Amino acid sequence: MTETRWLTADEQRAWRAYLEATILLFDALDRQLQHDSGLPHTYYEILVRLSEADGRAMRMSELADATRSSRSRLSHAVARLEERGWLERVDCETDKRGQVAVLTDKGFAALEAAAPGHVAAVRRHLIDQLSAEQIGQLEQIGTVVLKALESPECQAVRAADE
Amino acid sequence: MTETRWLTADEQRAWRAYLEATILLFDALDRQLQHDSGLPHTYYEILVRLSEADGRAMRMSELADATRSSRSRLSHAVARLEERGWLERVDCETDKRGQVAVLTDKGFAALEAAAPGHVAAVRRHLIDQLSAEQIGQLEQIGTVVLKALESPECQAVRAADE
DNA sequence: CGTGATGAGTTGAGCTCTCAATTACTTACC
DNA sequence: GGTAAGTAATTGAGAGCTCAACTCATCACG
Repeated sequence: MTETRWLTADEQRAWRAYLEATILLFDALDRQLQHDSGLPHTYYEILVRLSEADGRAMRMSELADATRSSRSRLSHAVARLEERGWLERVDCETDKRGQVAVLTDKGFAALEAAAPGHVAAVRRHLIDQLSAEQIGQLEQIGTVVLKALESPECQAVRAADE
Repeated sequence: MTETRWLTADEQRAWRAYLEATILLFDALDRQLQHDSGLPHTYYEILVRLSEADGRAMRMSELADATRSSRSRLSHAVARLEERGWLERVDCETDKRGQVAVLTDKGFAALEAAAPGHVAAVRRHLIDQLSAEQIGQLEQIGTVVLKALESPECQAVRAADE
């Protein structure tokens, strides 16, 4: 282990501002969705991804990757959503181990009802606070960080823990 | 309710990149802290704030605000940390309703042990991925969003839910 | 004073998430 | 073609978080 490289003052400020803003933002979005639609944000994302997919259906692991969720988390979440009748699980044709999650009409309707309030909250708290330039910067930053976290060496560390 | 203003393509990309990067980043940091130090990130933040405070002590509500946590979450967390002997709760002198959380030497030692690994992870996944310019941009963006979420009208909405 | 409203903090129930173990199937390879 | 290794998905236990309800103390104001 080499000597710790602590954060500089600039880095500290950036990290703290990002961290605190994100905590408050995610809390606010979760609160809004839960209050108005009875969904946590992770469940909302599952519905969104399914609604955008061909036939409103996706394999479980594809859906887990798309929503940046663990397999386990997704399994639990899908089980809850199935109880509500918002989606169904059917066996996969080509792989007998596989399951396909399919959004029901009821689930699609629930998503349509939830979306406007959620988008409004994302706008109010985030998008409409930023200049067009800052929106571009945020995309760049997000993309770079995402790429690093998806890189092979990073995946290897995750896999080593499982 | 006025017509929904959906996100433009640019806004979508920025929001998604930020959202996904943040989910993966927070998961990675939580995983690292939990694995190496047996702490979730929220608990780590509590220790950090206490360690920086005068006398390593803070009022509960002050600490809740500083860590961007709800009162309830903090109460639960402090109870767990107290069980481990990492902090103590003592009655407040000036307000008999109040409690003061005090970091113990054992808690400080635990924080010192956890910090290097955590900072290294923040560097590896976030800071070292960005240019100096991007660090500045991230601070700006975070600050603007934070200010909006802390504004009176936003607090009013939160309070109305409680 | 004293009464009603506000504030500080806690608690318990219910829900989500993580981690580790498990089942069931598929692929690679000899 | 049979066995070992890898993959898909689920499960249950334990932990953290949210929400609403609650206690007890302080403040405002007549």
